[in-house]
This record gives sequence, C-alpha cells and structure tokens, in this order.
Amino acid sequence: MLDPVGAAACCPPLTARPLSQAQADQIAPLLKALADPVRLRLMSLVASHRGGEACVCDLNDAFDLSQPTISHHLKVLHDAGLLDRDKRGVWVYYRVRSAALASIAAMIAGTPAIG
Amino acid sequence: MLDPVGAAACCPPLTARPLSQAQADQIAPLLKALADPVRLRLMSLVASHRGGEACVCDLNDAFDLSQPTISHHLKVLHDAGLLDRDKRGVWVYYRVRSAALASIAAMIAGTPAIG
DNA sequence: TCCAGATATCGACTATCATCTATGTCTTGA
DNA sequence: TCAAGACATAGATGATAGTCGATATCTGGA
Repeated sequence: MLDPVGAAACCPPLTARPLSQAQADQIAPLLKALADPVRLRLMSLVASHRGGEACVCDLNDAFDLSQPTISHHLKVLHDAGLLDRDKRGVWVYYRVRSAALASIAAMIAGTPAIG
Repeated sequence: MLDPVGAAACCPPLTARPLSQAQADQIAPLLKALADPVRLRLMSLVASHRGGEACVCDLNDAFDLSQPTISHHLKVLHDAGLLDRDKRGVWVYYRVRSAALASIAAMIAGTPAIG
C-alpha cells in the first residue's frame, strides 16, 4: 500500500531538475496504476458518482468484464493509494483520493495544485 | 505517433464526469508511456538539461543500461508524443513537449493548466 | 572512398499484467 | 443455523513490455 500524496510530494516537478532513481521508482507505480483504460474509467466513475463514492455493484455494471476483474483493478488502485475503501454492511464503497491525483498532476506539470 | 495534447485535451478532467471507453483508450497510452522509472528519469533529464534539450549521448551515461534500451525508451516517449526529436548531424536531440505534460496533468487533476 | 562513431532496429528471452473460471469469506435475513 | 448475495482471492493462460547482444543505418572526416 503506497502513499501517493507523499510519494508525489517527495519529488520535484518533472521539469525542475533530474529525478533520482529512487524518486522515479516511487512515482512510476502510481502512474502505472492509472495507466489502464479500465482503471481510468473506474477512477472517473467513482469520482463523478453521487456523493463522490460508488459501490462495487455500481461499477461492475459499467463494464463488460467479469466481477473478479473489476475487483482486481479496484485493488490495484486501492493499493496504489488512489482509492479509499469503506465497507458498509455487505457493500464496499470506493472514494477517490483527490489529494493523490493533485500530487501526481503537480509532479507531472509543475503546477502547485494542492488537492 | 500520438497527439497527447489533443488526446488529453479531448477529455474532461478525470473527476468531472465519467470517461467514455474511447476517451480512456486514448489517454491510457500516454500515462503508460510515462509510467516507467527509466522514462520518468529521461523526461526529467531532458527537461532540466541546458537549453531544454539533451542528446542521446548525454542520456546514455546517466543510466546503467545498454544503449539500445535507452533508445527504446526514447522511442516510446517520442511515439507517445511526449518528446520531440531533432537530428543535427550525428547527434539526436530530444526536447520535452511541455504542452503534452500540461494536458495530462490537467486531465488528471482538473487543473486548467495550459503549457 | 573508406572508416569510426552515434543512434536505431532486430530477434530472443524473461517477467509482468489483464483476464478468466472456480472458490473462499463475510454479512444479512429468515 | 442456514441460505443467498456481495465482494475478494487463487490459479491458470495468453498477451505485452523491458532488457540484452548483434547488426543495420547514417553522418562527418581523412
């Protein structure tokens, strides 16, 4: 389980000065977690869902993929620290960690955006 | 060869409304190109190099990797539209397309940053 | 015309990843 | 206590990606 806010915040903007190997090794997994069409759509669906959260049951229906596959992608995003997970009864709700997205964006473009 | 500025600009910010599958399919390759430690360091090295550009000879020395491997990563970044390529004599110079980075960052965080 | 150096391409190998089916775990309600 | 439903995990498989050594291509100078 990563801390994307810390990871991206650790590092200077990409264009400011050369990233060390350790810094690059810290950031690459975050981008890797985002760099998949299904996971991009999952992030987008969760973020724009009513209340800023969505349960897995809502998400499964949006894809032509098996339930375990969606579960896998959600785990990847959660392990990367990009989604928060909240189990309420039988249902599991996911919520986007916007601070994480802001940190990543700031690292990429140098924009001092704080989520 | 992609057009990352157009690709990322085509799409609403991740958190604004659900991405279509087509939009996600367009953006994922850009993030995938960035989502590698070596390529992150390459982008960073090129961007922060004197004059905003660097030749391959400068870059090869910064890594403990073979010359073909670096060449491969540069090709991935160039094909994704993240690096511009300029051959001058025997040397090839690469330059970061900062507008591309800005578009990606804006798409991730919703920041209306224009590079 | 030829050689040396800079960079790209090719082919192979290994590791990682996305996906599936089958199954396990947990919670609610009867 | 049991059954049903929501979600996660396990194991397998085909595709993709990072790396290398060998080789090709291009350019400038002798």
